[in-house]
Amino acid sequence: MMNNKQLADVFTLIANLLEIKGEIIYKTLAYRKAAESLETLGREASEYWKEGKLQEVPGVGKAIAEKIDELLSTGKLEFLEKLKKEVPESLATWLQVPSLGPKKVSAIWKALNITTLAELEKAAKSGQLRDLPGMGAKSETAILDGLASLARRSGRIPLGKAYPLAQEIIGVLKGVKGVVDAQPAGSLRRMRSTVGDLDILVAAKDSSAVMEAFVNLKGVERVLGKGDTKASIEFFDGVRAQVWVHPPERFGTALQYATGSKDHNVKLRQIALDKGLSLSEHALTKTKGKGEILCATEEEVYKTLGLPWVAPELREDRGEVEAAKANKLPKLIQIKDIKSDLHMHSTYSDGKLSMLDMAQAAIKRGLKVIVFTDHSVSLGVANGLSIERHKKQAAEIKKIQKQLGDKILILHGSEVEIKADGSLDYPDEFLASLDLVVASLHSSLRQPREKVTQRLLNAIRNPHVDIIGHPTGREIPDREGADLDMEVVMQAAAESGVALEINAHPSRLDLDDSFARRAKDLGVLISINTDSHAGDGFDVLPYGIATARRAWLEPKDVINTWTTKKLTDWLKKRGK
DNA sequence: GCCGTTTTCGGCCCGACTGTTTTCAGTCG
Repeated sequence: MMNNKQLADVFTLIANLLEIKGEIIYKTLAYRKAAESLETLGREASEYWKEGKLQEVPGVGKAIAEKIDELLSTGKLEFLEKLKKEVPESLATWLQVPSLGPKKVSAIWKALNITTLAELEKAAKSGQLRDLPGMGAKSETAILDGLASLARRSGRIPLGKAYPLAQEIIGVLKGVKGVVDAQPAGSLRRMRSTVGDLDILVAAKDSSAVMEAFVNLKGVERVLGKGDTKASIEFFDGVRAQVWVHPPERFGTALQYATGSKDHNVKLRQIALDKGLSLSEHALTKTKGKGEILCATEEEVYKTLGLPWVAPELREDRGEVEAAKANKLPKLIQIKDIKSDLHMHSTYSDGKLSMLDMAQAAIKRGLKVIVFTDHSVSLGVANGLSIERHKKQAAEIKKIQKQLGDKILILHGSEVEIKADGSLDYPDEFLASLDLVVASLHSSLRQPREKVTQRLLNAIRNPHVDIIGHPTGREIPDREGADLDMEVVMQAAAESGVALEINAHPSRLDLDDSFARRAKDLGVLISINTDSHAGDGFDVLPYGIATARRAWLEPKDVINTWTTKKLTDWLKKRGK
């Protein structure tokens, strides 16, 4: 049975091949939209399929629903097989080469009868491209540069790398004379778990000084473009960044526009049109007669459209525009709502700091409750604890608690392995003696769907388990999560009252926003934890909060917002 | 190919930038 990612990959491939074939652009856009919709669905398309409700998936109409049906029934798609005979599949990878779009790919392919990236590189190096119509020596160089850049780049950039880098760049740009403001934009500002590149928006009257500072940033490998309002660079590691400069009095429309998403903006432009206004990055312009409304802030843009300001994390056209219209936007969770961290490690297993140092770091960050959840015995690589060593740890926690008094409550837990056979790493009697149990998958993630799903269900149904840690086990950007039936997992969690974790580490962010939102809809409790292995491990909390906000979560959905009493009462009720 | 509180047909964002060009096409976001 194909999962959403696999279905999305099929439709992305179809879109790429149709585009090279020269099919009308809106058809390819429709396939792309369906692919994106499937990837962010939060529920398996096969569930919709079983219910006969595929067309309820946004962007899926009759034709694509039939194709999904064929893919799920047979694992194949006749339409795609025929398409591949018309347009060689390997050409789709050419589209990833910067400076190459569908038109040039098609022109090169047809003129030289080549289909692989290696052949493309050879043709460019031997000067065969410069004489093709519409191309010249510069296009040829651009393609060679693009090929080199593609080799340097390994796909999308994890937010944990992109965000600090963007903040660094913004810091430099804010220091440029005449700069009034500088902000991240695009998927970076919407805090997606990975971003394609870094978009940065600057408010300044004069752009030239900003452009100079930008293209001369430390580590810039080459300048991809530089105009009056926009410049684009690539760093040594292949990361790309763009800057746009707008006058301060137009910064609101510009930031709104550049933040996206595309689909959110389409909806907003429609609302503007209904009010007789045309919304662009420059202004709201009256469609009849003359006149511009300038917005220095985003709040003014939304207000002019009769809407409350919408948090960037929500701007994915997943119902936020409708919610804003009805004044029913969620009161999103914020960092300051978090009172506890329920998953962290110390030197007892693979942490870098002693429990006392960790506790003091937590106090510094204003946490009221922490739980040491060091690894369990079978995770040998992480120095997992035997029951004997747990006794020693319990005694030490008592000692530290006495020392720190009422500054913080320290609980004794464990991150218990869900083993390959579905059993947990400690006997039930011992689990019952712990204050809190996080159960996690670390190994045998590639088991078949039924088996790995059953392992999680076993853990969820164990009365001593309180939280499922990083439920899918994904690692960004290198490892896909386990092939899980998340719908079944989430339903079981709702029934058992077990919380599912949003692991805040930027290489995990697991649950992702789509699953977390579905979990909320199913009434599952969510726990946001840093999984800290050192004092600065707590610093990843903003990424977890951002993921929760993208999932529309409010403080009440997240157990880490609970008071100490409510949390400890909950744990007692769960037999702890 | 999808979609609809004006539409079941006719839209679907469009402007900046670059390169190859004598007024425009392709790419990108």
